[in-house]
Amino acid sequence: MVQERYNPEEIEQKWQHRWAEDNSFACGDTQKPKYYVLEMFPYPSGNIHMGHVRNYSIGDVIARFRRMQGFDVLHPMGWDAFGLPAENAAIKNNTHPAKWTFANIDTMRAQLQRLGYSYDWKREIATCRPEYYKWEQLFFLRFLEKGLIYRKKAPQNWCPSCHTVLANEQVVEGLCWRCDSKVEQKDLTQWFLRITAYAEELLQDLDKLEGGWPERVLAMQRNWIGKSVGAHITFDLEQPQGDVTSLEVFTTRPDTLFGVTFLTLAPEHPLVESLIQKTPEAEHIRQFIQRTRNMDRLERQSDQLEKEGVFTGSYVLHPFTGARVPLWLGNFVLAEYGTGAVMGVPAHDQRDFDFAHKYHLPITLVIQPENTTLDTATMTEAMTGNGVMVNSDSFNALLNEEGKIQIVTALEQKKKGKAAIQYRLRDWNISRQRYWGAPIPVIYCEQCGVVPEKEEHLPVHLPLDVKTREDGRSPLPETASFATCQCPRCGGQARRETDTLDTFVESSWYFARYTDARNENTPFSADALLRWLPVDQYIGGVEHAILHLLYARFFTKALRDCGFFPKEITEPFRNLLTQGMVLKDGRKMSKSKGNVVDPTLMIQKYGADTVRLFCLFAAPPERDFDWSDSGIEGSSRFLARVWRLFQDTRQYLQPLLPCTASAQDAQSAAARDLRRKEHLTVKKAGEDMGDRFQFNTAIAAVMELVNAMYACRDELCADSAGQHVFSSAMSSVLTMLSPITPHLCEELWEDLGHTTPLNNMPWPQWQEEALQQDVITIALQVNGKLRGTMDIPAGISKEDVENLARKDQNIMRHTQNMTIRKVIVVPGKLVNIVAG
RNA sequence: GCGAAAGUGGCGGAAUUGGUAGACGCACUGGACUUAGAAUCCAGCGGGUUGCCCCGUGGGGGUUCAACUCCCCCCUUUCGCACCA
Repeated sequence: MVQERYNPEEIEQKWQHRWAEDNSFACGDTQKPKYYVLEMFPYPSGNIHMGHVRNYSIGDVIARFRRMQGFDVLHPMGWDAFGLPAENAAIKNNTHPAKWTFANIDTMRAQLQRLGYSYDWKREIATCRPEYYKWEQLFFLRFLEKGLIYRKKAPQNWCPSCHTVLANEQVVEGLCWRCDSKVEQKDLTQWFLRITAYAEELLQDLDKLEGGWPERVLAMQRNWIGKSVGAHITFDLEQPQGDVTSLEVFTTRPDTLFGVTFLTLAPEHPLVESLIQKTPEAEHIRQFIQRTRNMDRLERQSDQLEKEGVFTGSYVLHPFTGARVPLWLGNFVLAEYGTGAVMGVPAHDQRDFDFAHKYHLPITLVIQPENTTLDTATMTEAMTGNGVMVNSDSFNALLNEEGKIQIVTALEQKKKGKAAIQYRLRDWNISRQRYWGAPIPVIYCEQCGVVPEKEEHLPVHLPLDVKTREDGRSPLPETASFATCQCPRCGGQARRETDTLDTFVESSWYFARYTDARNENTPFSADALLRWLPVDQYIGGVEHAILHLLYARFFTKALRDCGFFPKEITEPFRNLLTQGMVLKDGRKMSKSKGNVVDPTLMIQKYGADTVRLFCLFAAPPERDFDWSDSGIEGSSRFLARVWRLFQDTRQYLQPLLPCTASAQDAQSAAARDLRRKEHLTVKKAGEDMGDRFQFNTAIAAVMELVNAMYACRDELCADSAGQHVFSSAMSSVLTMLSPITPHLCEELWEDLGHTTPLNNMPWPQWQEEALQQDVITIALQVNGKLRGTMDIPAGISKEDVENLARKDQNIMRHTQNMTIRKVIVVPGKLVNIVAG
């Protein structure tokens, strides 16, 4: 018998070719229950990195494991192919974004195939293809019709380096999420998706995801949506200024209404100019506004910011008391939240407290805490807690929570206010002033105005015969063949929208396209959606906790309401696994730090199976892990050890199915132990892989089994009964490892003489009977401290166990001169003797 | 400040319902095999003491026969949000 060395390269090529030829990972057996496992698709940046390998290895184990469990598994892959890096790289390398992108896709597809992932490549998509974005343009038109898309001029986040606007979600601490440039504010007319229309449903439905999604992702989304319950309250101006007769504020504390001693407007509030133009102080106020607007965004948003304001010269009237309330501007009031105006209640809001002290405004206490009595003269900070209402006319003596309700009711009767809910969430700006994106299917006609493109004209092709500009600006406005067009309504000459869609639009619905990826007539059939959605298991990095995952949830609801999705589909992803990062030397891998580990080199050196194994073994999937060069050596060593064990015992091995050696085969103690270990491992590995996604402990369990096989191989291989037990254990090892290291396992499985590939085999069934043992070891404790162990026959009575324990030497020694007060017997586990 | 997660050997990490803390792997040490190395195999490997024990899961209290696990208080780290009225 020839003992070949483990040669991963050769084996892996062989099986990868076979899988491709046989189209091994297609789904479609509708007799079986469905399972849709999806990993976040990559941006084709050039090469896959370790983060991808980890992400896709996790997904692949789940996919392969579910197949073995009898599910019809959909496991697709594609490319999030529009976006800025392609444009920037094209400019840098003097090529075209399309060329660059498709070349990268080819490279990365080959790299993924080299890792042996079980994708159904027949469903591959690339979002930059017209066959894909055509449907996105159709969604755009239907959303527009439904009022879910609108155009408005507003101050926008502008990245000067990327020459484009950014969504709020794409601004991180005042910087562009892509290039870290400081984001500026610019007034621009842009297209918006009305995500705020779904704020409440997006918030409510997070409860449905409880258990399936990590708590922190749910918390982040709740935080981002930012619901506040309160009231809008109207304050009439003492002296109307032209058309302006009143101002509206939003507050979460209507119970403090009687504590209002001033009102504060954002400097950007649209009514400010008409309010101040007749004041002698107008010029001074304008200077304040200008100063505030010019302030750095980061600085402005910081809570370190010194609160500054200026009196407008106007007064409003308190809705209940009619008292004159001075109207101020304040640099801490945000124009874009609520109504851009807030009521100043210095006694019960810290910001107002600071502001009142600085400008010597009066402070009125309207809520007293339960056990102490506060005095505004001695207060050092605002009282923001609950208490009993005072100084509030007919509302005195109410608990403030009750006061909230009653004051809002009274306001509603007087038509001076109403209950209101505010969200922090803003509508999603989807216009981008860049070239490499999906064209927005809208036309501007001088006669007809804004005209949607006709559906039968879709797709609006992104022209590929353009030259990208050095300065990064989009060439589209100057591309006459694209920008100039006929108005679909009047036929006259018109201009096409030259902004493109934010790339997050493509990733908001790709999971649905996979269900019916080659459909040329509709974006997807209802049957395919009903069969596959929602995604049963979604896997990706936590960096998408807000952006992508919120947008995709929104799209699911919007597509449902526009009739593209069946009514019953309301959430895209039932379960979410957020995998941790792969670090090197405790830090994120990056080219600039020079600490990048290239997966291709690792595959060359150790083979795909080893790389997959190590990524799964190093840590549980949610946790970050530090890449270790000696760690991967260990994984490589383990596979070589399996290989060697197989070759060393090959002549005794029979092509048995896992867990098929009988109790009769396992006569000797060693055989019985191995058989038991085999079944125990099948049980544990199945639970760890399928229920808990703890691949590291599943692998550890199989390692234990392999170690046990090493220890008993000579003894067991000596007779045919033993060989049975050993062969069955070997089959179990290969079957259990096959989702993780499929190439090695398929190779040895085939060599054993099996004709059905492991890929089509079911997960083994362990048997209770095999787990039984005649003699068990239990712990002996005195007062909870371990004082020895004892072997006892399984299944003997508690009394017998206790009696045996009392006679144990160790126990006798530790209890001499003591009175035994109590004996705790935990069957199969331990005996604890309480003595003193 | 608000929210989420985490803290266990030299390191990555186990311990699933409260029941023998440290599985599995890495690193390290000793031995075998080798001219030597590599590879492999065997053994050891929390700390203190060596033949008994004592201490030990961020710290302090508590519940329990028994606590990494449950309860209370505190500390540290990471992440997200943050003048949102």
